[in-house]
Amino acid sequence: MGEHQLEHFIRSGGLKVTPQRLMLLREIEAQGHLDVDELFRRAQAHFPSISLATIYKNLHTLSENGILREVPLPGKRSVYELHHAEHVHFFCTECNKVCDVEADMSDIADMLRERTGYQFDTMRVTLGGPCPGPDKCMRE
Amino acid sequence: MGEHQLEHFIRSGGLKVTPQRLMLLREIEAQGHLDVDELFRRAQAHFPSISLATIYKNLHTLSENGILREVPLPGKRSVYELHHAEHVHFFCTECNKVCDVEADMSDIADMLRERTGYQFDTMRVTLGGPCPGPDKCMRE
DNA sequence: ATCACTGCAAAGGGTTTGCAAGTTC
DNA sequence: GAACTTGCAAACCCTTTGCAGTGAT
Repeated sequence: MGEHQLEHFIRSGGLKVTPQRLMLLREIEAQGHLDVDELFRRAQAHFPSISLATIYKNLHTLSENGILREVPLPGKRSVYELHHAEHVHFFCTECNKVCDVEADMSDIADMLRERTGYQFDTMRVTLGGPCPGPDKCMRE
Repeated sequence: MGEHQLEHFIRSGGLKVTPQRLMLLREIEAQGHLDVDELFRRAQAHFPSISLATIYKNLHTLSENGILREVPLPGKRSVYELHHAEHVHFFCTECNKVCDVEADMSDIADMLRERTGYQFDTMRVTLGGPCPGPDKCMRE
């Protein structure tokens, strides 16, 4: 995603464009999914004096404004991703990493709407198990 | 679920059947989904001197043994349910309650297996939005 | 100039741990 | 009686909050 587009997303929520925010978003974009700690470690490489509080505040603010999305995981801390189209997450029970799965979900969302009678706004699908290997996920 | 069956589940994991465990499972069964706090409050009605540590330890032990299942939620604490067949959760963004949705998921699991090429063990589907009302969920 | 954001330090909660006493099998 | 579980208290996080200084618009 381009610099301009990121800045536009931030501004459209009434938020200010700070170097810290841009860096956080770029790290998350590059890694796909990061939790608070990993993000803090990476952030320190760019801003040695950055505070954990800044990470927390931004994770909240950016999630509330629909720029980030929290992905809650069983027994682990949530990870955060750039908010994009509905998709499936695969959570590897061996390497504890999360990856996006390429799969069109719109028809599944429709099926669920029909079957359940619920008018939901969001749908989170997380598959769990040992991931197939480096080619499919990130396991070595 | 009968008393005998609950006890059997506990024992089959190599765990011991204690009055506290039976009570926790019955409360969860009765309420459907409970988080640590609600469970603790309810537990105190039965065992006034029960400790929060006991709740935490049992939630972990019973989840590891497949008797309970953790349902992680965005921005909230996880809730726990009795482990049963794959199903859909609806998380109401207004009343913050979780309910099970009646929907056969086996074909959706198959579809996802085909489309993604992943051999997953678990599937968690959580829909979010305002729930339709008392008849469908628990909102008043 | 205003309002928002950062970084720090402290406060506040939530969760885990160690251990002695009590239970289960 | 051996092994596990409970309850307590302390320790140990993790996360939030308040505030003064800085930065964005």
